[in-house]
Amino acid sequence: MPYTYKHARPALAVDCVVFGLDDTDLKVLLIQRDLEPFAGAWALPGGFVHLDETLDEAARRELREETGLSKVFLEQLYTFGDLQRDPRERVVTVAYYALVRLSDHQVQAATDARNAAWFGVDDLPDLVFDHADILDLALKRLQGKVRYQPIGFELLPPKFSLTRLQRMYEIILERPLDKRNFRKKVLSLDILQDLDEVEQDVAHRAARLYRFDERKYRQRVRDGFNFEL
Amino acid sequence: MPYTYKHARPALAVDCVVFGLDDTDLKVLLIQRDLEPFAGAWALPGGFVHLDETLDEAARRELREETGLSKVFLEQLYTFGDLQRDPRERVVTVAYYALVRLSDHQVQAATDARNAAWFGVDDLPDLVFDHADILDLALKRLQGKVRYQPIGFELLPPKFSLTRLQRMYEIILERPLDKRNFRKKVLSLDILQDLDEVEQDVAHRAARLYRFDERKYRQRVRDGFNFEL
DNA sequence: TTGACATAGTGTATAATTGACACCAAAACC
DNA sequence: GGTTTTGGTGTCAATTATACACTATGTCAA
Repeated sequence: MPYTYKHARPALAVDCVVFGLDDTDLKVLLIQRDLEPFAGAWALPGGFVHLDETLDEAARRELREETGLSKVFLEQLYTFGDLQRDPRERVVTVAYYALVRLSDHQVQAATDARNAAWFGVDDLPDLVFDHADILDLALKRLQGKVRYQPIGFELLPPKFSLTRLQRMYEIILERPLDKRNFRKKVLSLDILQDLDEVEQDVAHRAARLYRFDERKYRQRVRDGFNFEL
Repeated sequence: MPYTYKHARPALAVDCVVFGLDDTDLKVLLIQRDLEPFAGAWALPGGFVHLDETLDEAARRELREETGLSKVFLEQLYTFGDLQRDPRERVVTVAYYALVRLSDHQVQAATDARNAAWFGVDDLPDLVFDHADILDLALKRLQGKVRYQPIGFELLPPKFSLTRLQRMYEIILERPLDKRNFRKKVLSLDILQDLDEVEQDVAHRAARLYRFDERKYRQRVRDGFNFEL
């Protein structure tokens, strides 16, 4: 059933840059295209927007369909509309970025007949269309935003040690942080809940575990404080 | 000549929040719609994206057509895609915000048969669709961005006094700044060129004039400094 | 059991930045 | 020449950022 309009319209798509964090690297989830053009090449998960869903909903649906992920942190990034970004026809894409806990969504690499895999952000394959640009911008946005919004916690398990937290920031910001100063700073923000628990099964002294206390955070924001790393 | 597609597509539009600054207020340029729906109501300048232009180009074209403005600072803001934002049919709009020098583009309010007018951001009429949300977000973005990017200069004439500059920040951020601290800070950034000139035709001691030195600014950015107010 | 190892956890001193605050200077106007 | 209006300037205290090294606690293997 074809649809007819008085004026020409670009096709409208969404694409998602999905970030995950392992012990040493920031990773991005890519899928191997099974359709032309560029079948077999790596791409960001995404697809066309349906008429009965918002843009956010479209992004979540595509994520679910193509990677099995749901209930992840998701935020709009930028809309890409260059004329030749898709060789077939004019396609405008609303790009999103997502943050997931690798621990939860274990290496469920292959899903839904499509091949999906995590790549280190410094070890990416060639990407189709302008997906490399999108990924670049997403990375910059993440690096910028993580410093003044507590979104990094979305990449960590619910319980984490301060060392783990510090490593997360070091990996994203790509620079070392001073241990003592980092701990002083992050504890002074008073947005972490000390769980009075320690790591299990580690081959050395176990670290205290903390949880991000969103309630406290909102409270403190209301009181006019500024998260800033 | 109708256009036919295999799948339904939303219409794609752009809308612009155009900011200007006078002596006391931040203003927004609105147009009075001459078409249904909501003919006669106030709206952001904007319109549908053509197939042969990028999103940025579409935004600039609509600005030119509906308000006569060209060569302004323009940046993408956010893409709005709620299902019911337009009562006629599904329309997704890529919102932009623009900064213009009111001094240049003098009160050329009415243009192109359409009625256009500047409104203080605290004195806005009702707006069609979700344009009030768009405007709100644009204002927040401006308030956020002006603090760590030197975009505020786009609202001022090329030559300005430090008092004028300070007033610009005070109006946008909606809080008073300390004169001495402000001057100390802004001069220490070393991104202004002292023109060795003073204001003319003022009924009091004339102030020195400065110009934003983009060259110096880029240089300093390259050296890894951070603009921050 | 003990010693080697790996990582956790802690404090201080210095430098840099921010924030509060008040008066004289210059020019126009009457 | 006095009044009015805005321009322009410096210091001190408080806060925040940075640099920096050792002890504590647990695991593991000899």
